[in-house]
Amino acid sequence: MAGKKIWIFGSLLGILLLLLQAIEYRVLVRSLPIEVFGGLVALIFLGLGIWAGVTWQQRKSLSGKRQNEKLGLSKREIEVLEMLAKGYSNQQIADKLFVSLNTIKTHIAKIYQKLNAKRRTQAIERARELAIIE
Amino acid sequence: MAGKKIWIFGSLLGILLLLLQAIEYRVLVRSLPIEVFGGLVALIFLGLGIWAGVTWQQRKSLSGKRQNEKLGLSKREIEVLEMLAKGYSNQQIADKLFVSLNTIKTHIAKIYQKLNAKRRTQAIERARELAIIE
DNA sequence: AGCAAAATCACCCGAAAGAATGACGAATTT
DNA sequence: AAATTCGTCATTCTTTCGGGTGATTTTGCT
Repeated sequence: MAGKKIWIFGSLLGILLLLLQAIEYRVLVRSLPIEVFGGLVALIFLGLGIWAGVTWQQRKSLSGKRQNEKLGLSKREIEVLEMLAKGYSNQQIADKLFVSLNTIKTHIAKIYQKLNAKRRTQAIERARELAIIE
Repeated sequence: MAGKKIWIFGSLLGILLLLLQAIEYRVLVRSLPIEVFGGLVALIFLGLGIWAGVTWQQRKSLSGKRQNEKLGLSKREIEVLEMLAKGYSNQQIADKLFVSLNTIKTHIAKIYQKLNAKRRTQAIERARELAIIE
């Protein structure tokens, strides 16, 4: 998980250094107007920055999907969790899974413990953050 | 809503032009090493780019918010809806918005009507589908 | 100024959700 | 074989939600 972040920022720094060197080279050779060169560099970094920003945003949701096991959520619990997020009531979930209402309540109670939530909406929110659902 | 986009891109273009001018100025005056200046410009644009990228990504979800009026959700209702999705209880929402619990209940009841939901989790799900939130 | 929509609050009541336990059999792991 | 995890179900009690209704005050628009 953390390795990727390091990799990305490492590449960024590397590219930056390379470009700095190129700038130096540019100064030595002097065949393009410096304004044009500066503008190009600026545009390149603008694009690079946009790419980095987009990537970083998307990374948010992808990271953490493997932590399901660490949180200790069982398959059944995740199943219930998903139905929770779909807006089903406890009774509806119980009916769809062919178990009793009390069983669903127990599952949900455990989900709350593991997700550290007090309400179903909070559990859904946490599960989303952790990319367990959606 | 649309005004913001224009504003943002306008500022971006303005800053870009300013920096290009600064580069030109830099060439005329020459008191800093050009590599340092280039690096600074690169960093500024990198940051700018990241910011733009992040903003743009977030803008994705904001689009489609114009259908709110069609559903007839008021600003306040959307506000409450968002806090609902964050997992807050009615009482917590009331406290954060400095209004009474009953007021929040009324808002939520209207949200249910408009979103055609029977539970808060269902309202959240619907709102997500309609891209009203998130 | 005047109307319509939005925002505010209240009260009642029933339904749903949640907390806290305990229990038990099946499957897995140690 | 013993321990652990998972899935199942129950009971009791408390809290939160949600429906229904009505009312007052802001606010926005014409």
